[in-house]
Amino acid sequence: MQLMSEKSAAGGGLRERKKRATRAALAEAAVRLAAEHGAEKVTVEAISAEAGVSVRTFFNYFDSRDDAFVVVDADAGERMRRAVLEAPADLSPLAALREAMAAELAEAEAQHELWRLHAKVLHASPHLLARGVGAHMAAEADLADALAERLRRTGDTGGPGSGTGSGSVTGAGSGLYPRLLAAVAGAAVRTSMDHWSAHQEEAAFLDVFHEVFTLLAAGLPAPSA
Amino acid sequence: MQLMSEKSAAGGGLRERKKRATRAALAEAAVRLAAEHGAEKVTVEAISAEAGVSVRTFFNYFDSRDDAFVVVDADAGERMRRAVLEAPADLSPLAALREAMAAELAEAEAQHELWRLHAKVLHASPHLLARGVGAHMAAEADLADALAERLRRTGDTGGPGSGTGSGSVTGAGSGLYPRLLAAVAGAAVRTSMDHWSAHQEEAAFLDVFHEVFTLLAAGLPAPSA
DNA sequence: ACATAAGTTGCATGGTATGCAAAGATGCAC
DNA sequence: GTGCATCTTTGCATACCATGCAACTTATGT
Repeated sequence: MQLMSEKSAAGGGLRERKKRATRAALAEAAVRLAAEHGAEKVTVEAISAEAGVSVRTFFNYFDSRDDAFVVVDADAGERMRRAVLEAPADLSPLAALREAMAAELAEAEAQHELWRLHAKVLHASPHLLARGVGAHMAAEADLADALAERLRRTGDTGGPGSGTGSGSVTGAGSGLYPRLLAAVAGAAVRTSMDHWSAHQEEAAFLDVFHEVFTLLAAGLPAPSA
Repeated sequence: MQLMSEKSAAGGGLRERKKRATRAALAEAAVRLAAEHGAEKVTVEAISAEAGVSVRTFFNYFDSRDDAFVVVDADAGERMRRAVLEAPADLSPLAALREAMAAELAEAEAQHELWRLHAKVLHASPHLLARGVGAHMAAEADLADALAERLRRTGDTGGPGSGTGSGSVTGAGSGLYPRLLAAVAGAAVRTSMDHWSAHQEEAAFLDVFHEVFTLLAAGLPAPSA
């Protein structure tokens, strides 16, 4: 029971494998069809046919048609959560988050082609892009919990107002700091991807990513002052 | 139905006023019905009936049913844009953004009751919350443009690598910095609202808001290290 | 008052989404 | 491998969402 929890790879039962395959097939069919004909022109019927299942089954896997375009990897959140918890203790919270996200992005690069198609589809229709952003929020909430846990382990809980030098209204234990961290890091990743996909030939993604987190750690200073 | 709001610069023509009134009536009906019966249980027919128009007219104002719950104030973005451009030159970009958003939030507090109902509705169903977040992205893009304009006026465009101390891959003029700023500030506002609505009795919203931006300006330091 | 532009409405149509019950796979014990 | 319990798939019925179109009603300018 302890060894079978390989991340997303072949799980134990045949049922689970089939379910994962079906879900993946539906998501992939959705993205490919959308990339070719435009997301608005792709019906649930077409997606289902391409994946070889019935329309009804599609809705057993996704709550709405748009979800098929948006949901990429369901357990990416769990991996990042672990990465944050297992990160070296001498990393700052922001740095731990950065490393976790960088690892996840590298993972996404594994399915190079699908990732690009996916980005193309989302970018093509703002409606879906918005939905995608929203989808990240659940993951951010999980990450915030993981960060809170990490803070509880690494340092003390401190008194309210202990560290920042300015009066802390809520105290670190109340959850504001981890949530802010997760939300801001998410925004940073989205900005990086956005900027990179717009200037793809000028800079490597990792360079943009690094610069963004450097700006964050410096407190977003005015560039020329 | 004949509520004529005087805030949004009551436009000259009768037509425009009627349109605004109808849109406001639809949005308000949607939020009130959703607050009472749950968003999922509110049909377009019910909203339209409450606002005194036909179902078909509803779809002349909103592209989808969910939009009626999400869209708050269409020209809030324009106001923030102006606020950023007209902010005192000695404010840091982050501070200018903070002031613009604070002013907008104060504006939202004007319709106290509706604002709370709105927050309640969005918070009750994650689906809408995600959509709401996505809706903010368009505004963020506009804000990023305004910030870029402000930076162009205030300072020089600088050479790449001029200000931050670390190599700037893209240069300030390429748009990464303003976009990051807008995205992060948006995330900060959302986090503030979230935290405040969860701990409403512990701290005033403005205190949370202030603390969040202080943390940002300090580079999100680890609270106890 | 008249012509024009703009907004509203009903109807028809097709896609989206859910509940339900029957049929088909799978897992497990024997 | 037989049989039973569980989960999954599927078709059908139903309701709601969303858009195009044409007819009708209401402002606006002269």
